[in-house]
Amino acid sequence: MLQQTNSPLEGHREADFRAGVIARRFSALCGLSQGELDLLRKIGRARYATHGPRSMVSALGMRRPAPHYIISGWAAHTREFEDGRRQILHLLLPGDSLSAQLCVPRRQHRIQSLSSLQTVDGEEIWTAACDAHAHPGLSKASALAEAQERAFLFNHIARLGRQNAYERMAHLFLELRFRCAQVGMDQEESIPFPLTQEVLADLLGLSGVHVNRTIQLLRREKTIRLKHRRLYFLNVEALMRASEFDPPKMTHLI
Amino acid sequence: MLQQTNSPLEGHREADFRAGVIARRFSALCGLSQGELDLLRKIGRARYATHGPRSMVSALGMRRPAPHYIISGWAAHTREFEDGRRQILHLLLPGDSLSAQLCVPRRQHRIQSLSSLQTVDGEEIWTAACDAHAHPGLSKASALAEAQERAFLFNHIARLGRQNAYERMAHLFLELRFRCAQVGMDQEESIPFPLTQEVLADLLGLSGVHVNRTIQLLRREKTIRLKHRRLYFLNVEALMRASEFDPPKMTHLI
DNA sequence: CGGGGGTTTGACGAACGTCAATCGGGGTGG
DNA sequence: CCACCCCGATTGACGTTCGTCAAACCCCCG
Repeated sequence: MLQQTNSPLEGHREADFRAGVIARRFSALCGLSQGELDLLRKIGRARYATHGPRSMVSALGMRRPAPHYIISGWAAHTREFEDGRRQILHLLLPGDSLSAQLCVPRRQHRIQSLSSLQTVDGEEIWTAACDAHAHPGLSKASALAEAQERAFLFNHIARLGRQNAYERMAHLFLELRFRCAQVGMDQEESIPFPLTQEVLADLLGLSGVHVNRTIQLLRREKTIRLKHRRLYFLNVEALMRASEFDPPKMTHLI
Repeated sequence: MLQQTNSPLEGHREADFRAGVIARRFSALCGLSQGELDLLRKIGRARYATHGPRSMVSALGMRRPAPHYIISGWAAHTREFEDGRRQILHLLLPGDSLSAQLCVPRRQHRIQSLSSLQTVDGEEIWTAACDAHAHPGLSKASALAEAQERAFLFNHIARLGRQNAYERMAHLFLELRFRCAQVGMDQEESIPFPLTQEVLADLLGLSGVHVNRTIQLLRREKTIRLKHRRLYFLNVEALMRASEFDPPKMTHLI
């Protein structure tokens, strides 16, 4: 379920690609110096952990209890109730960080991989970002990443509290489109979509059956296409009108 | 709607009381040195702003765009939809901070006072907390306050996503009990409760009518008493069983 | 050619929303 | 001190959205 890989065995192209996700995310938030980019590239060549799909991401497979970064695959921060109900609190995409504390599974909080997942130790990024004088770009980008996560949590709350199934799904899809674009995972109005309808239900606070019906509706309207683990946006305008999605701007964060 | 008060005119007892809220909150999160406590006491003697009930808290009444702290009264961070729907994203109690950016009301984000509200400029606290070496306690407490807010947002998401009206209300009441206790606003199993049922509805993602019916039920069961803007806990055990509330522990944060 | 996880569909029920009328209580002005 | 008033709380009837249960279906893989 979990393996350690030493990447010196692999080509630099692959390492650069992995580092690229973090670099893209940070660059989207704040301009980085060449030195900072080099530091991120070095991280990409470091040892990384692989978690199988549907597995619990625990601190066990990680070298030490430091923040880790996802370099490929999706994960979910979930809360579970005693009777089996489950709510996904936050979706984690490549470029996002996992706080170390959360990797110790507790009764109410756990992180589960939703697909095959690769993570790297973020210790060096963390310590570099803490020194705002030496690495102003990394420092600011880290703060903005945190602020952006807060904004996504607020979106999540507004969806669950005051939007119906259709609006919730439209809003979530646009948010995922935004997040994928930020790390370069989008192409031609489509994004990877590794979520089952059951996972989508736990994310949107709905039943699996109702998620299915809502997807059918979006399909019939030709607003989206969902096939082969990929989500195609056929009518972004319709989604925006329905959900009042407001793309987060950096100036509104912090 | 908004006034500036210069507190040297008032007695030190009053100033200490105001500073007490922030000091209590920080002390609950992390031990503070005497020097740090003195710094907080000085803040309490500073000029503060007063906002009328139901007013918009804007940066206008504040000396400068820095984080501010609530020293009395409750406020709400809300999002509003074009058709009038409203969702409260986060409730702000004495001892909580308002980020400056949020005090510039935008289409989707605004902060509204729910009662008469007093805030102080948190600039000095902020700069002191940034220097982790000089003020380790303030620094850690600030970080923990942020982590705790995240935990409350997660609670909010879980409530809205997977709990029914009764469970949501029970869970929220216990969370408020915890938060009030942290700043010494509780007494003998009761807390101040300045929220109307309509506000409660926007917080819990329900209609006002359904909030009322749920409160009636809790009353009939003698689980709570709600009178004169005060909430009495008659059966905490029942609330905990219903809602699976898990009081946040500092070791789980960060 | 099965097998199995995920998806789709229908019938029915429960939780919650909406509308509208009424009630209650505490603050204000006479 | 009393009457009035107004906002919020309360109640009932009814409609809608969404959940539940259960069966069938559909692919993708082995």
